[in-house]
Amino acid sequence: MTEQLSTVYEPKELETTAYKQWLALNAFHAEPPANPDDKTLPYCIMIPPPNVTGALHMGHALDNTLQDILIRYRRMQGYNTLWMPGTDHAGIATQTVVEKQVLAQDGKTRHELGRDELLKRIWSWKDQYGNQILDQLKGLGASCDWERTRFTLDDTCAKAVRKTFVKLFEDGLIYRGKRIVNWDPVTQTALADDEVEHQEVKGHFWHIKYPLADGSGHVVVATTRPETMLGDTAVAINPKDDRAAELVGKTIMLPLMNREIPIIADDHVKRDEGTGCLKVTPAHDPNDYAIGLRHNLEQINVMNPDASINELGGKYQGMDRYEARKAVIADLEAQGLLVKVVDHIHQVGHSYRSHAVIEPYLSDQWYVKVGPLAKPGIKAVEDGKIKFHPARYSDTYLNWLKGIRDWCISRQLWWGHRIPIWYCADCDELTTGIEDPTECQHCKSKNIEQDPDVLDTWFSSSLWPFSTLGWPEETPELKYYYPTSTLVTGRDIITLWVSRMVMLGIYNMGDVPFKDVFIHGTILDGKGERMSKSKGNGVDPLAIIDSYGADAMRFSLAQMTTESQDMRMPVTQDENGMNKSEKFDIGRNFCNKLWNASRFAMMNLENMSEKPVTAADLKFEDKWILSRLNDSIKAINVQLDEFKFSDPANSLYKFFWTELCDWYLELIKPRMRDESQKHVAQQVLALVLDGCLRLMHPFMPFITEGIFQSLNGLCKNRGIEGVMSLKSSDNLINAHWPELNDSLIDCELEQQMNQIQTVIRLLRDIRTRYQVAPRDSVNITIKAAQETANIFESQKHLIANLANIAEANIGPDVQKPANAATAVDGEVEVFVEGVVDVEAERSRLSKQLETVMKGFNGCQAKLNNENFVSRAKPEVVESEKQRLEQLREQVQTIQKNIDDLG
RNA sequence: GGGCGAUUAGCUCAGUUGGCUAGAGCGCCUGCUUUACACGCAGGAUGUCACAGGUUCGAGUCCUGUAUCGCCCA
Repeated sequence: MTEQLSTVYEPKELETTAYKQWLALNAFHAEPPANPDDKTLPYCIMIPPPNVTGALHMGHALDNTLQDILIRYRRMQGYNTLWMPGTDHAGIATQTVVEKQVLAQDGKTRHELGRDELLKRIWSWKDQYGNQILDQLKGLGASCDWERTRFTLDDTCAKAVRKTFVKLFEDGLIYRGKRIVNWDPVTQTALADDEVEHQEVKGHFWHIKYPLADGSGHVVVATTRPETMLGDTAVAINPKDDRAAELVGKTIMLPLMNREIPIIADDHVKRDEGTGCLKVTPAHDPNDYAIGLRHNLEQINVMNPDASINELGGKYQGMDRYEARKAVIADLEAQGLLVKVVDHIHQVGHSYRSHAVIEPYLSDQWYVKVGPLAKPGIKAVEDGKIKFHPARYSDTYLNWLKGIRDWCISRQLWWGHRIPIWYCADCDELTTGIEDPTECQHCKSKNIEQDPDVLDTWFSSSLWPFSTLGWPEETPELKYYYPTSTLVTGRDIITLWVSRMVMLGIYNMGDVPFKDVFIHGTILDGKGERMSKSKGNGVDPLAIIDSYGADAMRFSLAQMTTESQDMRMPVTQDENGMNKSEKFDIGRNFCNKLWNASRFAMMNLENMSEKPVTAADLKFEDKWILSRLNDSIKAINVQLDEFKFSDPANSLYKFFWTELCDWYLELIKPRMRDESQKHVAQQVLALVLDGCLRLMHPFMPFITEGIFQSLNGLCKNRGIEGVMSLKSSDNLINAHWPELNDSLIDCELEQQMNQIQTVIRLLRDIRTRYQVAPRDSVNITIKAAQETANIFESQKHLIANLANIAEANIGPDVQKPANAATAVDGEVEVFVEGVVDVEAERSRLSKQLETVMKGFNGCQAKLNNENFVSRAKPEVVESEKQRLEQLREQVQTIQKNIDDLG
């Protein structure tokens, strides 16, 4: 069967087969233990639900790859492992894209289409993209418990939303208020503070004369939004301003509107900023709103929800805000009231979904009083009940929660959880409840109507860690899996989402929603810019999977995930115009290496006997590779437990490629050709390959599963009696994680192997330099201290094999043969007979001598420095002394060899 | 304005608590159809660790400042 395997790894078929098998096994499904005595520990991750606005991009591929790595690792370790999948309805974003689509296809606005019809359209959008997203996740190998897939608008989640709203309302933590909100005039809804993105915009400061009503003069105000003057109801000045005594109490005749407004004194006005006089528009600016409250000013809202001027804006009614701005300026100028225009760069809020300029706007909205919820949320992180990785992100979280303001939760949208508040037309009271009411709770009137608005998407997302488990029902799942274990997400939603899950988790469940939060970097393009659909610099994970394979993509992503860095992914286009990135070469090459090394292994394992092997049978190189395997297991366990991804990926890469393939496989080739020696090498090879497959599986689940099953077909049980064994399993996904055997780690033996490798490299170097053909063997002499010489002597066959040596003369007192090329490493001298170019040798050895002398001189200078000897740690001084002696010896050896050249 | 991060080989990045001659992958140079792999093998070259000070016996690593870039918050 092994002959049929292609020499190049082709992922497609294998991926499809493996995923089908896992589904058939129900391997992703988790249930709480049926038996109460079952003490198996849970490990649970809630997927950050991708929003159904569109397909997934590389950022999601990264996020979910990392989650799957953790999940598969814990599953193999024997945890009862649940990865809960699902999607988010993303109110504004999704409604906006569907509205755009409706307008383009039908030429209708949402109001023309109607609420029910629009919702129908959004649901069908959701079905399409929701499914596409789930398929993408499956494509990258996600081992989610699909049976439990949730959607933030489904019935289970809706119950949690309703229960939470009613509970907060009854606890007095939800209220309705008329406030200045962040208004998005395009989607025509309020936004929360953290849904507003500030961008630098080139604007102007318009300086405008405001005449005093008594005709005694004027003041000058400056504004970046002149159209808001239509709603001015005062001019404010700092009470300490020299002009205050004279001006306060007088009135202004507001230009264009001919409205008499007072001049007031307020500390908020900064004396040295602008003109020192502030026009006050309580209905269109948050600061002015506060001033208005302090001075009982009238709030005149001059705008419609689409940011056009309304009937209170006089003759400007009907104009868009920017049209009105132009008209206002033109009229002021005509009246000689425009003093000057100054260029001004300032930060302007934009909607994070529609990107429209936010208008501070006075309206009735629902709020959550966040203070009482934030306090325990802060404590949970300060006390270490929740840990951020890397730790610095707890600052982001804490800064946000410590400065938090009340959360506006109502959205003037149709796509979302409708606010469960009914207004009574007869008594004006409010009714809420778990069930939809049919009458007013207060006056029993049937004349009630539900609030037309919906809740902020993040309201339902904040319940995700427990709504998905069936809360408010006390389900077995909820009891067993909550609090969940780990949250994996990007730093952009620490405030929007993470903080709110913590607050609502503690509020509803009395406990934190997760213990560890791993924050990964952002994927950027080659120029360091964030990938986005509008820029066209995005890389589609499916395109990557298509050309590299899912395992290659996953390994590459994990390998890029270091603690501090965002990930640059230079993008190139292939012949079909598809975005690609050479970043994934490393994963593809590694998969190919794994594939071919496994082919080699399996060719050599055919018809092998199951006769047990024991410790006494093991050769030097067998012990070495088992030692290195256990080094790797040790390192990878620690690294994964600490949420490191790049480190274990590199550990695997290094062990598999540069140790197993480059050395061990080459070392055992002669044994594999010898029937009498074959058996032990086969057993060790099968064991080590199996160990690798298990360790690699979380990173590269498909290819490892495929190879594992083929390996099962050749030898059912892998292990060395009394040394190391791996529990058999039909499928890798359910196989046991390799158990560390510390006693197999042998530092001394690894050191000996290092010396052998060094000698082989020196020999190969000489062969290359003198262009000795690979098939031509050479005679060599190795001069080394007795102890080292003994090692070389006992493992002579390994050196002979890998450097193609005929005769080797080894010892502490051996003589350099005539016409021999020389290489020196430490105290070891290697001579290759019959190939020498005296001048080349001299020049090379001199160069080496120079380098070594540099080290020697540096080392000597250090030791001659009294301060170093007296102040550095004794062990550092000691090792430096040893090093000096080694360098001295090496200098002498090289010098001697140069002298020998004559 | 406040906070965080980055700056190391041609490119993309590692570099734990300060301590041997600063590493990896890709790329580059030389050789190789060596019976697993050319998505490969063997060998090789490549650094003013952004800049300027400071602490220290010793700084890529710690401190201060400067420059450039990025992100978050107001």
